[in-house]
Amino acid sequence: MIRFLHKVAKPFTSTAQPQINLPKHLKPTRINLSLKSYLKSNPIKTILLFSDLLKKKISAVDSYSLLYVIKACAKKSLGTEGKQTHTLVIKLGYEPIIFLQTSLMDMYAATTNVSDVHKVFDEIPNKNVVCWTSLISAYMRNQKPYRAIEIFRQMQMDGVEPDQVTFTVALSACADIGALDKGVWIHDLISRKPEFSEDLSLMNALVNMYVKCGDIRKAMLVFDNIRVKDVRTWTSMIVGYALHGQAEEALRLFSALEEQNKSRSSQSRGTKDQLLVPNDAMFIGVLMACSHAGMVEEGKRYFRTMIEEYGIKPRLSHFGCMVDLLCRLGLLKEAHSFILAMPIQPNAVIWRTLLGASGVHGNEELAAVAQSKLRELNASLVGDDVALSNIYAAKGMWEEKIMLRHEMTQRRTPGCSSVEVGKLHS
DNA sequence: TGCGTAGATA
Repeated sequence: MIRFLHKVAKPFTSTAQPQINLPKHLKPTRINLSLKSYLKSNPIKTILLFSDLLKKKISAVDSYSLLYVIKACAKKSLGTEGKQTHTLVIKLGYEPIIFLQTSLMDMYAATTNVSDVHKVFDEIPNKNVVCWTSLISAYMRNQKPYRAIEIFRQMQMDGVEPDQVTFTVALSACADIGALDKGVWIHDLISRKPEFSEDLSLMNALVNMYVKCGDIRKAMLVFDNIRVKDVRTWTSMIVGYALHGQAEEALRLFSALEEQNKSRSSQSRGTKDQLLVPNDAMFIGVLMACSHAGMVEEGKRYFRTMIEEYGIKPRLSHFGCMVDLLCRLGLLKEAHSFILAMPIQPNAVIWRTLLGASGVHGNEELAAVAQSKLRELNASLVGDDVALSNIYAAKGMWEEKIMLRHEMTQRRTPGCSSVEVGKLHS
């Protein structure tokens, strides 16, 4: 821990009086430029430099330096240092600077919890669109999409007009919960501002919302209307087709992108930055498409292309897609060898895929292997035992089934269930 | 000087 203060006061309830009048500097000072430059390459250095500055020349600390150090704490998930900086903001009298308040919200979202974010938000007297968006985004980061949408509505009732960023986050919340009606409503609001259609992040969020809410036709319409697309635009659409079982469309789109790249690179030499090189996320979409369509040979070919042509190191999710692909076609032994040959340790998702497929294809031997691996990983769920037990039953292996049931009751932990009341909390 | 979008299983 890097200590800025001898005693860390409670930032939310501090009654410290401002010691420095605002604004101190109209332009960033030289030291601030250093703090800012390290923020990108080495955020810890920003914090250390700031700590030094505080000891040697506290009068040089202004709202810019505080901002950069707050951002550094957020980047490195340093909650204690972030809280100390918050205390400093109050002690030095920089509370009225709204930029600091929004970055503090962002810092708490990254380091502690949403309730701290909400406390900062509540204490801002004149909340603007960025404050509201930061709050919505904080709820999204903490997997609370229902609450995010609720706050989005609250913001509008408060008479604050959403900007492109607010809409982007709100659409992502709709995508998360499959709220097509709300997504369409937001799309309508966006359409009233033609300049918003130039915002690629917003358009990507719109494509993704339609994809996740199941309206693939509308997603494609939006996709087609985006003049300058990026890798994320293409990935959303490829994943969209893959998720909806339209594997051929997904792969057609992937080929179209490859074609586009080919023709662009042959046209002129200086357009390398115009190439949209497929990345690891896009290949997840491609492999998912092959898996859902049972295209095992194509899947293997794309897996190789990814590694050999594009130099992408497969991650756990890519291996997972391949295991899924083999398992769906009942190639259980091949899937098992594939898992054993993986250069990284397979996780519970992968073993559970094999377990599920062993159940479907009645292979009790591999089901037991997968089951024991899940137990080794300490990741076995009651459902996994039930899956294996069902296979034993289907095969008439009653002794094994009884043994397993006995083990299950020995290891049993109390069950728990949750009920969602209304739709407001998630 | 502050807020943003894609990604394996069941």
